[in-house]
Amino acid sequence: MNKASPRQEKAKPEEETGETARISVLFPLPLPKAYDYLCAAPAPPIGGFVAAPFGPREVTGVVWPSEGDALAPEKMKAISAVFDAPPLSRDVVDFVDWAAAYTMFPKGAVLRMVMRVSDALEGPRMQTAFVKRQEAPDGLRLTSQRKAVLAAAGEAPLSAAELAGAAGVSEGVVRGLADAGALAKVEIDPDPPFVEPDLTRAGHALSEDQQYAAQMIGDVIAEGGHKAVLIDGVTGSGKTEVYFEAAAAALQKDPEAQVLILLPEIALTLPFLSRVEERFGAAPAPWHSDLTGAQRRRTWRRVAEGQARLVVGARSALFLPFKKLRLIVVDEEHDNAYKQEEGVIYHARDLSVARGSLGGFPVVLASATPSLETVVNVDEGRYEAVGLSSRFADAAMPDIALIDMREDPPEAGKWLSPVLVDAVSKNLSVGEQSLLFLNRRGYAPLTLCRRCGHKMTAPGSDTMLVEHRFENRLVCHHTGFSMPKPSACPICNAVDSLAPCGPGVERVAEETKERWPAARIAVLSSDTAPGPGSVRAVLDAMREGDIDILIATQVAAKGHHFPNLTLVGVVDADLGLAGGDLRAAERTYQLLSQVTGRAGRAEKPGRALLQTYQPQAPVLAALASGDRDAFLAAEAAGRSELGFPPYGRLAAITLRSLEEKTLEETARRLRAAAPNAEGVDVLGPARAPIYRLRGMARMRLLVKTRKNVHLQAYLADWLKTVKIPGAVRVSVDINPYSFL
DNA sequence: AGCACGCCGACT
DNA sequence: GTCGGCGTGCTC
Repeated sequence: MNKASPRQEKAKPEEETGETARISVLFPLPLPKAYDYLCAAPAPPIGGFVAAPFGPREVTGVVWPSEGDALAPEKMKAISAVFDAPPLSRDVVDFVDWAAAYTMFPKGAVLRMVMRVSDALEGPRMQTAFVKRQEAPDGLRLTSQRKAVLAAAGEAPLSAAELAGAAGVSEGVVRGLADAGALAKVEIDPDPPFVEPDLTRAGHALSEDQQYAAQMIGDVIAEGGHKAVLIDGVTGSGKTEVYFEAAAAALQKDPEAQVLILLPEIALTLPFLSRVEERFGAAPAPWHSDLTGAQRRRTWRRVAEGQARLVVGARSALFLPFKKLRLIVVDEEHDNAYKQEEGVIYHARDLSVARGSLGGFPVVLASATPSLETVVNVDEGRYEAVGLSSRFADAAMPDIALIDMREDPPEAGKWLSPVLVDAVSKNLSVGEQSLLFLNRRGYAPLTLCRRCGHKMTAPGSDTMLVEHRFENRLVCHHTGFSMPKPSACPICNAVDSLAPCGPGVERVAEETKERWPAARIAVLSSDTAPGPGSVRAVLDAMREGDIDILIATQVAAKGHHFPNLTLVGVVDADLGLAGGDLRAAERTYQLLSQVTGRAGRAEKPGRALLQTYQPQAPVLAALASGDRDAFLAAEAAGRSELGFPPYGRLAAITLRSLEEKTLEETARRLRAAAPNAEGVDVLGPARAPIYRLRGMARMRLLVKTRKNVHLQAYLADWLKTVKIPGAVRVSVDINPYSFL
């Protein structure tokens, strides 16, 4: 933060007016509470941005609601400046407080997520741009470079860099022309406003189901107040069009209203932006981690001003400083990418509902495979639901069958069973496309020494190294570590003894190429090639019919539809079924429904074949019979019996340290200090499934409570009684999703 | 998060 | 004898 900002006013010295006020200021630092300061009256409003001395330095913070016991006035310092930027709305302030209490992270840490673009406070530093002068000055020497620049210049102001780029010359040429008088300098706002959504435009023609859903949500919006609504419809049933109508209704109702559409990941936002533009005649304000600094500042500032009315973003967009947010749409609400696992740990779907409740506005959740949490909320009447059934003009859902791998095993060293091979061959012969799905990147998930049995793991971690044959490297998918594949075992030094075990997409691709040498085969995985563009290219080729067999990971499961795809083969439908992960079955179900839902079209229903060693597993049986409700009911019964979410509350406490002794000792002491309470179970401590991560040893405790227990209060009472040594770090994850 | 204070090892 | 390691604790 530059304190010499032009938009910042110096706080008036108190002698000038004699009137002083006391305010609390929350800083974007991991601190649990606000600090008290003096300032000249009238005090800036709650939510206002101020700079204040804090210890030896000056920090930008936000005026926060005061909490009771004031500090003695003589101990207080005075704030040093007030920013002339729009204050955070009371909604945002209350949401920060609520989110901090819920996640058990310090308020300041949550505020930091809101203020991540704090240089936006400095306001528009004008940027110099150039327009073409009506008539060229006399005696202008025209070189070919200068001609190119003049051709690129026009009435719309362009920066020196833009002009130089367009003309393929250096910026010096542009400045030269300006000095010569052929270009005029103008000052422009570097953060241009977003185009207002055009609400007079008609949306897509809606099916009867869609109309009904849109009408229902429209009524909720018209009524005002908070309500959560689930749009429940299979892929292709047109959920997007329905919530576009909801967005239009909310924007229409209040000329200052803002709408946020959340998507689970950036890869999906880019094509999505053009769909919004088609519907509203204006691109929405984007928000995701790949934005440049300038794009980020522009969205942040325009959202704070209330100028950006339609925002599309990833989970962190929930912490943008909306002036008047009136609707949130959470698309693909079941997607685990909404769970933020680093820094402040939160689930964007859950916080969205809380944000709507606090702000008194509706929240729309959309999914083809809603989470059990949401389904239970609907069943128990807390959320409304509206179903969309027809799949693009009543196409039949694909026919799903299981391949029992115990009866039809693949040949040794191969991964495709004869049944699946047959099906693919038939599909090839009639010129239709096949998708082989395997949610495992790389060539082989495990690299083992044949001589001594050593498993290759990342240094300082217990995470397996995955062979990526294309780059001839071993890669850790958790930490990002990678190394060239060694020729000898690092433990026993045996040469050429490292054997790849199990299949990854690259290995299945190898088998596919051997088996169908004439077929056009492509691999789609987030790391097959760098950049989102190459994923796009493969998807386009698939849609155009330029690929016969696509071997893909999760990337292919989302938001795409391929008209000539009629067979989906799931190489390992058992992935993720094992293990103690509470949501493993649900995740498998969601992923497989999405993948199998890719096949088929109106006139030609596709089919899906799932290879499994446990065809009797309830998840797979439910998939094969197409009975989603039966699956959800079985899951619900299981979780209810064990008292797991959503029928009880769950928190994970993870301790990590470099010193194993101290770690184990602290975990034991912590466990021993757990207060006995009605309806509370403390499990552990146990080693985390991935015990070593980035050199740190990790232990974890699970706290399971009945629904009527105030989990956070219990945890706070407990944790404050235990002295944790500095060498041990503790983190709390309320409602954990990852059990690694 | 920073930054200062403070208490134990190898250097001019 | 001092420089400096980073553990602990505080910031209105």
